[in-house]
Amino acid sequence: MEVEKKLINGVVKALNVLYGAEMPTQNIQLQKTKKEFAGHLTLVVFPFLKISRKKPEDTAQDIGNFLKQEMPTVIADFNVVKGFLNLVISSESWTELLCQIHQEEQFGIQPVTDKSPLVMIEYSSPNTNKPLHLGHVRNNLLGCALSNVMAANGNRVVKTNIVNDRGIHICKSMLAWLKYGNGATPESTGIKGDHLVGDYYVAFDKHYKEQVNELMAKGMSEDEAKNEAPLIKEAREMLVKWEQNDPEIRGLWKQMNEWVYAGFDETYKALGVGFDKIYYESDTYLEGKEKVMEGLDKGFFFRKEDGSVWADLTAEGLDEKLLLRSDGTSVYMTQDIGTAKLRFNDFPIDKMIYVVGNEQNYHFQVLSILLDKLGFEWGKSLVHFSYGMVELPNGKMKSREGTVVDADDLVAEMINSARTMSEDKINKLTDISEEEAKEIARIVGLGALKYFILKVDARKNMLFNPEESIDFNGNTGPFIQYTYARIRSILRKAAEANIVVPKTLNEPTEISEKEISLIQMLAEFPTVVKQAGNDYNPSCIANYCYELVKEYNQFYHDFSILREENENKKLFRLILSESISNIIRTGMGLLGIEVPERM
RNA sequence: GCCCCUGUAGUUCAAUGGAUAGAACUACGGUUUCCUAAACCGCCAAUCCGGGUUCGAUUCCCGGCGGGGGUACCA
Repeated sequence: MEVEKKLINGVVKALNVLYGAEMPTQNIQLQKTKKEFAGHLTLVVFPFLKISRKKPEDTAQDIGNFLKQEMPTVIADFNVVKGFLNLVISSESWTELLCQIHQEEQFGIQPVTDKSPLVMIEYSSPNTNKPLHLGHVRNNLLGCALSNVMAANGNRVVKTNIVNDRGIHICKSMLAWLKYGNGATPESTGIKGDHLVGDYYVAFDKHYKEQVNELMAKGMSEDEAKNEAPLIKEAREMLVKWEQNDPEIRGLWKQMNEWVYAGFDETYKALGVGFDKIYYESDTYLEGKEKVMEGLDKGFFFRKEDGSVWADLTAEGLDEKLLLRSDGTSVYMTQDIGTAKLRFNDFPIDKMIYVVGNEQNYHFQVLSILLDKLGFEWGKSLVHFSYGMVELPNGKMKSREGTVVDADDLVAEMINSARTMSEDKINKLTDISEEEAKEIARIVGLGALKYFILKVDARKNMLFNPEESIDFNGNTGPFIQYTYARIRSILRKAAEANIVVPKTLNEPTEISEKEISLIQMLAEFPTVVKQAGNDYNPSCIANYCYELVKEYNQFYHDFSILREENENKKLFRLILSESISNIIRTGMGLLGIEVPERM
């Protein structure tokens, strides 16, 4: 960081002195030198040709000479290849940089104060009629990681969840439970609450389909049969009763939702995600109606003959959008408006981020415009963090076809295979307790899952391959965790030998190109964190951690650390190792992935 | 039909408009007197097609083709 800053300032000065031109620092491209060339940092001089009025080679040569004269302690040497000025940075500069990084408590993390911008991040947002599945897992992991990243970039973050706890889908589960449940409870059956409720949702669908088929056999059209089946009619009646506050229905509703929440809490806990504030749709949908009526009064919206309320967005290049049905009930959009109102009352939100799948891109485009019209300051700038679908090796995940992957099953399976795969290795650690072995399996299994999902660019559809994710080789979570554990092992051994890793290095030492390359990578960490925040994309942090670990493994293979005889060099390598392990821990921590001290 | 996203080795993923497009998995071949071999090294292999912008394009723009999603009383 420091090195780069010095160089950029140097280049500005060079351009000024040599060509008498002012160049803003953003226009100066300093990049890592490619492996095939000598040097550490490369200046691209093409953008300066207009002001230098010389050939690329000559311009690069001029600047190189100037820099070397200007800062002889930093620039050891340089070479010119076409329009690229490759700078060789002195060993002392690198060592100094490493010590700076090593001394910083929270390298790459921006402090947060009371005055920092307040960012609210909504994620998870489940329905209460069925358990969480793989799609929710991606949502939760992204939401959690993004929250960490935004906080690391100096924002006050409020994590929020909007629970879709009312509507026809809940009534379906309730109805099926009444009809076929025989009073089953999570306690009486031993089934996790969300799964129990989900089972009745499935039961409803099964019986409903049977009824539809019967009606069709009697000569009804499919659409008609779907509308006329007794079960769906009953469910609708139930929804009306719910809206009318029927005490019996409300009681059952409350009861079943409690079961589901208890189940969700377990899943959230297992995944390691959480929220600062939870909103429930049953509290927000009426607020939404109110807000829509307010907009209608102010003339932002209009009413059609059948009584339905609409927003005309044709001026914005979109269609007309329904806000209230003709029977006065609310739709999805209405509820989101209501939730926005409550949130704004509760928090002085500067920026709102919704973590929601990309099938709802259009919805959020519309929501942004509507909120803006209704006077929410953050409406226009709301961010829809839109992510792609998760597919499986054997095809797509479709709930109708029964190919959904349940979140709880998935987590349990990952932890199981982590245990199996590491069994013989864990036996190597003779002093390990059963408890610790279990904990390691949990960390590794979850790490595998999280890393595999988070390393992919969020907006792309992805393929989740459980076997590949838990591989201990390759670009995987376990591989990074394993390398971390090995570094920690070395540091433990050093401590046992009474070697204290110093804060800084007193005497200079010679360092190799591999070591420089590692220091250089460490120095990039803050930039990576910033990028993740600017692009709302945690994946670059994952890939950064992997690159760092790979580089370290090569170094580890080629050089000894504890057996190094030169005392000063040994200390240098320990400082380097400790810094690397710290950054791996921080980086993985931003992704919500734990790293084990040993495995 | 219209709108949005997407297209990179056999496969899964990378690459602020920069040098010979990187990894990983798989296949094959090597490396253990070595701090955790759960490591390391080697080898084969790709930018969907056609234009444009420029010193330079996987990246930006236009036109095709392929994949995914949305498209108003589902959430």
